[in-house]
Amino acid sequence: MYLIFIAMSSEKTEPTKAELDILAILWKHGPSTVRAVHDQLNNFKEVNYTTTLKQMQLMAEKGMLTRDETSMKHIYAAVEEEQKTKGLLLDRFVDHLYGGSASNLVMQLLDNKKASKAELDEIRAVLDQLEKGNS
Amino acid sequence: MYLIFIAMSSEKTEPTKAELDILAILWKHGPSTVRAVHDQLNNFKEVNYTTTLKQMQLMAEKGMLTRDETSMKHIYAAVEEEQKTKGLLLDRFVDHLYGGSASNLVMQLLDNKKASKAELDEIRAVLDQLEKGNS
DNA sequence: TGCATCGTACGATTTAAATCGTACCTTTGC
DNA sequence: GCAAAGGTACGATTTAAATCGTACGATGCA
Repeated sequence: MYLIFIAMSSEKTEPTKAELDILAILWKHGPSTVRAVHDQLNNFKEVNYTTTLKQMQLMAEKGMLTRDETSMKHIYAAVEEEQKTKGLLLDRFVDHLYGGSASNLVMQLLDNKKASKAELDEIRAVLDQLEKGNS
Repeated sequence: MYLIFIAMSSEKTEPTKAELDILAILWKHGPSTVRAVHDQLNNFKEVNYTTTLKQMQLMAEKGMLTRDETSMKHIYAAVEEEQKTKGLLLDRFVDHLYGGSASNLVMQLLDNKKASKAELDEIRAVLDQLEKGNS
């Protein structure tokens, strides 16, 4: 009897800051060429084209992006959904900084006056909806 | 007439992960020796004592920690309040991942089933309290 | 056809963070 | 008094992230 192990790199690895910038662009615009991503990137960050290229190649190697090579201009796309990735990061954030307590985080968020009146209302609406769904 | 500039390193610099671990311990236990911090640290992370020492020295140099050298066993303390630092990190997080929208973040937080029923109630309580205060 | 343009490939470098090894000083207990 | 234990200092190294320079293949068009 044989056991076959498949290397899955199942270790959920957090994207770095630079990687996240690229992911954000891909999430927003869908599958794109390096050039397209790079142009977007340069709107708020100056880097060399080859830097973006290399970064995206590495990300593809890591399994973070897929790449379609049928045309010479390769098309890259994010592998993980936006919500899934952000959710993971958020989880880590809550765990690390707020001992896993979401309500603690929210409390701070509100104190931080980062939340306007409109946002408060919206948050309440989300709560209401959620409780309706649960009951 | 002279202008005198005082170097303030006012650039709010985010603590790194390792630094945050140390800060968390200092926040929790108050001013401590390196040894004390290191022992706490080793509860969940294996590092050499001198690593912790060096890290804390660097943090002191950066102005992140103060140090009382009157005794040979130096006593370190966090300069910034826990809430203030966490608030800053939270702000950055919201800005970077949720376009600055606190309610978006909360929505995800709730979806994430990171929030139990009890937490939902608590969050609602926070909201209520806040609105009472505002009106 | 030949050259300018746009693309990928990839090694090398730079920068920042984290870690460790070694030297050396102080205190304590016997 | 002196060795062991425990403290600080700090250069050097390792690791990871980010960036860049250079080489070279495709494509398009005068």
